[in-house]
Amino acid sequence: MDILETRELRYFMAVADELHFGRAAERLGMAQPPPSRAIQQLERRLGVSLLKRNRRGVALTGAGEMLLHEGRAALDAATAAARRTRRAGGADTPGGPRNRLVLAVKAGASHELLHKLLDAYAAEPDAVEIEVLPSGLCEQEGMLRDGRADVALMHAPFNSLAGFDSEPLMTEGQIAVLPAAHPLAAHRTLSLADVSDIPELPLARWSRNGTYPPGPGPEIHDQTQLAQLIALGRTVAVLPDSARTWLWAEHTAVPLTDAPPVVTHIAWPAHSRSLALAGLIRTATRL
Amino acid sequence: MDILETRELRYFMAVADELHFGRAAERLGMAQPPPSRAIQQLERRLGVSLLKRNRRGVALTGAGEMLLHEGRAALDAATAAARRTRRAGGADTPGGPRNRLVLAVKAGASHELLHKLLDAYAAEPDAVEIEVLPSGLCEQEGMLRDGRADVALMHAPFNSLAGFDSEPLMTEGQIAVLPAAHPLAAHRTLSLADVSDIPELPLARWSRNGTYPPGPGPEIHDQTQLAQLIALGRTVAVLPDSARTWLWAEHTAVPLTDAPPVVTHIAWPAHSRSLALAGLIRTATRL
DNA sequence: ACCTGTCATACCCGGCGGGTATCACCGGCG
DNA sequence: CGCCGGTGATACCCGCCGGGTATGACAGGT
Repeated sequence: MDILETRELRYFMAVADELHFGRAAERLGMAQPPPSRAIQQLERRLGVSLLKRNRRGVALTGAGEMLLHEGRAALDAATAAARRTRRAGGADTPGGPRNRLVLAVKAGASHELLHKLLDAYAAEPDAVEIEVLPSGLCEQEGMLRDGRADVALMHAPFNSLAGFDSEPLMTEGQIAVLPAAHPLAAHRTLSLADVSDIPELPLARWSRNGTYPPGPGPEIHDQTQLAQLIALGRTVAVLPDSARTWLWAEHTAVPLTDAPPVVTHIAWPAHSRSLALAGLIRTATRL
Repeated sequence: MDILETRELRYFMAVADELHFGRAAERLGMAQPPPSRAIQQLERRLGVSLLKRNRRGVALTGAGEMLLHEGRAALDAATAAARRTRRAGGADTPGGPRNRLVLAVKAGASHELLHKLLDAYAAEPDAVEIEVLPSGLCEQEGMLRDGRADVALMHAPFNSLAGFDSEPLMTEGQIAVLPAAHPLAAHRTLSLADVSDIPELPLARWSRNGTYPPGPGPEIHDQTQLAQLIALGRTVAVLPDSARTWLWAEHTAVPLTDAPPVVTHIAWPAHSRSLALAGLIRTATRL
């Protein structure tokens, strides 16, 4: 009844991503027939058609969409198991590698909070080593899911906390970051409507789960790039208050009156049972 | 980097459960050497020792404990993927099997709420068929996790909602269910302390995640058994208000003043993306 | 010292995963 | 209309690996 090998899942994910057996096989580093056969076997075993083989490429059926979502979760869980097991290895051999926790944080965000947290935790009697893993703009969720991280700082409502346990740590308002030379930079406060439709200053967009929201603004990949585009007068961004720490002289921050507050959470996989993690969470909630 | 086949996970889980290669192999329906070799290979690949082979049996290392927890989650995710894919099969072939939702409910609990929910949902224009899956006492979590169910009614704080998305539906108090002949049954209200330490009437215990809380009371497997033991004057139970619907004449229900309220939630896997599920949840929250 | 119970090792075999070559199909194009 | 390019499926072969059987190594208990 179990009958789902990770090999089959990997093949199917590749084909479902590419919608093309040849390219999928290439990505998998093998010839075209093996994935083709494996997916046929999978369809026979499940008694379900996963792909509609049209002339000219491939399309997913409803069952295929389901397997794409659920299989992604299953593969993430499997790689998480491998990574966390490897990381836990030797923790009980006295001379071996120490138990560690990997903490994912959005690069450049929550500096002060992070410092306070690490300092306070290091002072705990049973503290273990914390490895801080800077992540991309909204990548912490994937890092927790596939085991690259054990715990993360996340920012609602930008990160989805679905599927994780979490505790709120801090709430802050949001600011509009404008080129200092722009007329709006002179205002004491602004509203979201003020900054969302400036023709000469389109709102910057960044990816969430790999896709970008629609709009005319530039697509942002990292904070430095954003800072530069703002300084050049090409875009405007809406960011949490704590972003003030990395602003340039060419930037002006104006508080937004109606932007939703940003809540920084500490989040971890719901099934986690680590004592070290529990200690870190206890420290965090006491800050 | 992926490198974790479900076959290896199955073997390891069996050995970690049994702490004995021979019995594990028997449970897996094969001879003893294959799991032994597979786990050795796994240890080499991960570069980690998973089991301490002592004279007389086997013990888990720290890494082994980690793999036991994380691997259970991964296997559940894989079987969930298989089951849900199979269930979604044919949903896009017009004459084929219909899209269904499987709803897990604790057998015998929340009758009224369940009726209201099913009736209200059936009246929705885009309703799909709902299969009601009666589950054991606290089994809904596993059913959601391994794909036997798509959505569940859960009762905080008895069920853990960790790892699921959920919406509260109903809050109710708790009652003590006593043999009608017992002196305490004459009281109008009771406190938890009143019923937890009656020497001749030990508190019934039921399993949560497969283990029973300690105590002198009988271990309960289903509701009928509990009803009978109470009627016989052998035990007392603390239950949500809605349990009144199935009480016998030999039972007396007495409200508890200080028991924590029971909140019935509708819960579903956090990553679920089903339209039918969204409709059911919308209906439920509007009740 | 022997026996027992445990896990590891040695060896063999069949099946399956992967490669190469080729087929079947269809759309586009001259 | 026939040819071509590109797609996925099929046929066949081979080497590896998963599984079985038999046996070894080792530690305790009697």
